[in-house]
Amino acid sequence: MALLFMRPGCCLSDSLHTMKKSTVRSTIADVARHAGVSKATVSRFLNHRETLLSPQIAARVEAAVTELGYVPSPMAQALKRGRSRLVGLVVADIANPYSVAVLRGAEHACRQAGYLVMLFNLGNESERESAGLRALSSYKVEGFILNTMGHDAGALLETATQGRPVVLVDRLHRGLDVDFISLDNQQAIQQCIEHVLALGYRDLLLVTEPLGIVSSRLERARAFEAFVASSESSVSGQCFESAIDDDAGLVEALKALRLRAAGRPPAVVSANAVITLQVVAAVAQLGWQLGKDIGLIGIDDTPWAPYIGPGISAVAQPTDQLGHLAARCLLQRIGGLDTPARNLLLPGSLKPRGSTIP
Amino acid sequence: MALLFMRPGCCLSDSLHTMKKSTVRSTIADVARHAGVSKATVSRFLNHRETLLSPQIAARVEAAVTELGYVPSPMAQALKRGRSRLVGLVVADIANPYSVAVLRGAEHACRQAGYLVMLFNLGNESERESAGLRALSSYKVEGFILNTMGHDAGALLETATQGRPVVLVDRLHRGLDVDFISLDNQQAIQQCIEHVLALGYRDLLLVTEPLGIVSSRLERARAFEAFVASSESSVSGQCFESAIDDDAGLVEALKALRLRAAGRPPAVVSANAVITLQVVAAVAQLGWQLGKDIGLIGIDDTPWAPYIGPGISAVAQPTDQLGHLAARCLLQRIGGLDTPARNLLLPGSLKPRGSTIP
DNA sequence: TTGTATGCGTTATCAT
DNA sequence: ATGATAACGCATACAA
Repeated sequence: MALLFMRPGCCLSDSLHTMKKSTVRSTIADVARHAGVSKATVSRFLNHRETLLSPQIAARVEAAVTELGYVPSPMAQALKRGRSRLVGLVVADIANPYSVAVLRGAEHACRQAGYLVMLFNLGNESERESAGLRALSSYKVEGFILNTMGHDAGALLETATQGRPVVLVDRLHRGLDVDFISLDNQQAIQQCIEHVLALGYRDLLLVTEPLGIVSSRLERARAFEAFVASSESSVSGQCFESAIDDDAGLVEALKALRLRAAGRPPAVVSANAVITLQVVAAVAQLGWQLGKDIGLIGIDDTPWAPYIGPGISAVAQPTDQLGHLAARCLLQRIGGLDTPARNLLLPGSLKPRGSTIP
Repeated sequence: MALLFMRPGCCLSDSLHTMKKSTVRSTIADVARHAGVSKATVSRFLNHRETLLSPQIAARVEAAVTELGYVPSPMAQALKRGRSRLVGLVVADIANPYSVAVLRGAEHACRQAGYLVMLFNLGNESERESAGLRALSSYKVEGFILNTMGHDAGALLETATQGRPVVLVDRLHRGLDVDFISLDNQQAIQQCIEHVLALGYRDLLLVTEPLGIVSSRLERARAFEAFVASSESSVSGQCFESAIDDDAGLVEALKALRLRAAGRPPAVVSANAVITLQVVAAVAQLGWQLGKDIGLIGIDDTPWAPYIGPGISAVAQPTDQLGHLAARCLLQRIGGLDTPARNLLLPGSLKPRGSTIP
């Protein structure tokens, strides 16, 4: 095992190249020749095993296949069939743990169904969206799972997806009438607010990334405002859009919030994990104590949430499930399902921790 | 913008299907017909623009291409050329932020070079490794970036990669003599230890995931032991392999460490971010104070590290760079570079924080 | 300089 | 039940 540490100084990679010759992919023609049958027969054996079969021939083919270690070329199959057994996944930002979690679930579900996932990461450059769609499209992916900003929803539908099934995750596109999988934002926000209200907080601030046209952000903000408006008059709530690079702005907003609370501890509702961390940083900078000087609860649970200060309360998204569901919906559509567009909203689950318990 | 919230109850997805017909992919034959030339001419225009060209014809072809919005089918090209402009990336666990960071860098570099990344996630089931390789291989990926356990390095080299270039990231495989990109584990561990020694800690414990045959874990453990052995005799160090689901074991190990330290505060060196969080949990469970009762420094910096307790000291990996480099090395090999296998070790950078400052 | 013909590895449509 | 053959979309050797 100690050998693992060792790295032979240098050694020509000839071994690889000689190996190559001995390991060339065998084609269906090789198998046919080897079994003394025609290519068509081999193809039938592979694809229509249930029908037309002669015991002896089948055995010969099977033997040839295993001996040669034959495995069909998906590219050739895709070319011929028009189907690639590929699914395209476009994410706004792979650095976002949420995207990764969805990716995880989706990839798993796809693989179980014999599909591979082609990933395209926008890296938060939403203008690359249609480029990504086109790239994936040219590889004949059979459908798309989209978790993007959706700047060009119009052009998107028209050209890029080319009529192939699409499933949206977390972010809705205006004018795209397709399956949509997401956290139930309204319920999640409601959980957050009811939790802090029950603990006596009355002065609330929703902190979110700039709303822009991102549906999930807008939904959460709207739900927050609606819920606050319908609460008893002692409850006050505001919404602050925090730019990713403007920590100072957030600090000011927090100060203003505490001023507004006039002695009572206020509470922040964070719209996602990225913002939660930003709030944590701002609170630390102010020298305040989470759960004492200010309450904090956020959407998105994370592995580190329990260990920040007294633990950060959160509403966890069922991310794996979201990905799984997205993939399954897409695969159904690929399979020909033609029902009206569905709208799957999954509930979050509350994880109460010290940051909201005075 | 408020419209984004609205979801039309239901509406047949006919628009998509009718769209499909009008948006069928045009082939090279369509372009040829449209321009009144042969397919070969179009192909030449596309691939060998610099050579053979008749001004008028070229213009006609160009017009036809743009008008039809023609874009070549990579699958067909791959079938013909034997090259797919695809790179396969196999990761042990996409849930690991390290894997994601590498993925990020690699995908970026690949895309810049006109390559797309096919991702295969092992989900920590290392026995699926060869399956992943085969899947990717059948899609004619031109090379592999591997960040895996590497259980079957033998069978791997022989069959799965089929002589295509391979670059290893973070984890070395026994018997695979290929380019290797990684953090300089020895230097990173040295940074950790020198940091805590300089702050007066003398009783050290390295906590790592079970070593198994994972080269990076083994290297870090070996470096730790070597460095401790070469230190002055007042320094004592031990290594603890913490199973992912055995929090109790870690708690005991920490207790033993503090006993060994006999009054002086001991320090834990964590081998990666996952373990760091586990240590944080154990310390919290024990009711100890980071930086006071016990020191903690770990390999891998994270966005949340500054906000756990007094902040967790860390040695940050240049993850984006690692991914970039891995991709660039691979692309060089794909381009035909035939030098001996390279060994790229990148330095980590120390982020001192409160968890080590008594 | 341009067109014709062939093949990449499959599957599907004919025959037999 | 099995075999010959065309076609998927493209690149290229060869012919013109």
